[in-house]
Amino acid sequence: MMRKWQYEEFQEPAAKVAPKLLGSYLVHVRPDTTFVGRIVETEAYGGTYRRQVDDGAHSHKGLTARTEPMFCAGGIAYVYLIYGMYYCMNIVTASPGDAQAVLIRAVEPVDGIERMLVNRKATKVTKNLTNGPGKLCMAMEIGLAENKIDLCGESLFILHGESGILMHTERSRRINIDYAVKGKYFPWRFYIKNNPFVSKG
DNA sequence: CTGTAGATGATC
DNA sequence: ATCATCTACAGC
Repeated sequence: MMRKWQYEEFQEPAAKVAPKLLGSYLVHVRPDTTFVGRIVETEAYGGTYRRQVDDGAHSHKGLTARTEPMFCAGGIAYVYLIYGMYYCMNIVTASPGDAQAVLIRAVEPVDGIERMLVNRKATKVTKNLTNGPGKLCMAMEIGLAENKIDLCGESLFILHGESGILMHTERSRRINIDYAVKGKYFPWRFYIKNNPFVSKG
């Protein structure tokens, strides 16, 4: 039986939580289908790196209606609309007021695959199914309804990966945050080396 | 295989 | 005007 991520485990800086999430499973329980994806790529947002604040995080401009979930206690989801058409899912971490979150950038499909194919208008499982933040949200039916949802509940949660599995992880700069002056250089993207579902970069 | 234009709407 | 993106389509 795999262990669920607990509230306390989300109360750390995003840059510490993000690499730990690799190999864990994102689970979304729907009335008719349960979606499961193995997390293979994450990015940390918010907080500081070598005493520089992350100017790439949504929360950097302050608390607004949109970014309010980031300022809550770790352990909830932060879902937002991007480019007018797609959704991105983050896991809020750290303590209240310390706005930090981990973006789930890619997963490997594990369960609910038939329905993922329908949602993505695909006929075969390829890396294209879930190798991007917008793609995985579309496949796993994650949208605004899941914003601020409790990740220790029964609907959307994280399961720890099997211990003892050898996993080569790497880190790099984050994708598509050229607008961030300082933050664009933070090595806050984490991924499983050679996993085909990691998005290109 | 590479690169890029356009979709599309909330945010500030 | 700006986006923590994706698809389609062009041109090798």
